[in-house]
Amino acid sequence: MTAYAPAEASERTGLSLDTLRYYERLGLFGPVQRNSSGQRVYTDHDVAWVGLLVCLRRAGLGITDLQRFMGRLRDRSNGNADVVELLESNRDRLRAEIAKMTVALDVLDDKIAHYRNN
Amino acid sequence: MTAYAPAEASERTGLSLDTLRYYERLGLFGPVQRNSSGQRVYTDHDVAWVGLLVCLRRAGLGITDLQRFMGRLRDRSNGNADVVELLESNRDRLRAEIAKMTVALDVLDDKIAHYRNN
DNA sequence: GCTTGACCTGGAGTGCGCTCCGGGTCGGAG
DNA sequence: CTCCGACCCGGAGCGCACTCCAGGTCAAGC
Repeated sequence: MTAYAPAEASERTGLSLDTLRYYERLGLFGPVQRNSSGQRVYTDHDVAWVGLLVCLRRAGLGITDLQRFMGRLRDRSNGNADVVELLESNRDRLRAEIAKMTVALDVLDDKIAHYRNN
Repeated sequence: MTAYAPAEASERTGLSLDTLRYYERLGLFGPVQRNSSGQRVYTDHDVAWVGLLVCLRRAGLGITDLQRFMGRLRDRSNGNADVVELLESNRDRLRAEIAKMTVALDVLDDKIAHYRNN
């Protein structure tokens, strides 16, 4: 359980200090522990979790989607089925998104070839 | 040179009527031809061009980047070198983005496996 | 000739996701 | 003791990319 100062957590997650606090305020993770003088101390669990959040954002989820996701994790009356389902549907969305971007990449390649020799 | 009514252009590009007009206003394409009563008539050239714009947006360019891109296309004092360079750098950016999303996909897969059997 | 529906305009409004701000606390260096 | 830099807070502000709106025109169908 390594501990990270805010600045290091920011560096490791790629999010700004403000954004980390913002996510925490919204309940997307944490609450983060504090040291004696009230400053946050992020654990590597926190950092890893934020990493997942970043992935989900990249998959196209909005902030409120993430909140819903956290809600499902907290209310496990159905076991993990709901969580798994939600993750899977977003994996599919991410796959679709990657596919679209790959098409865009091909288009760019075409355009580059076009402008290069005309 | 097939012609498309606004609704069809919208459907083909995946952009709303408002967004099509918005892009045109900003000079990202067009100006689009009009019929006798002032309504827009999109050509397939327009539609294809908007398709490229969508690809560039997907590659992470903002609207002002697209305007810059159009500027370079109009001012060809350097031949196409500038345009090609710009397209290439954005292709690289798109590649990097796809790579990140692929990592996110792997993370999601891991998480799914994790929640499925615990 | 009336209605309907698609489209027109310029400008205002919206939602999202941060990002910044002012004022404050704390611990360590000089 | 003073300064500095990192961090704290709640709340305001911002930039982007649309999106909506009011009020209007037009063509076609009944």
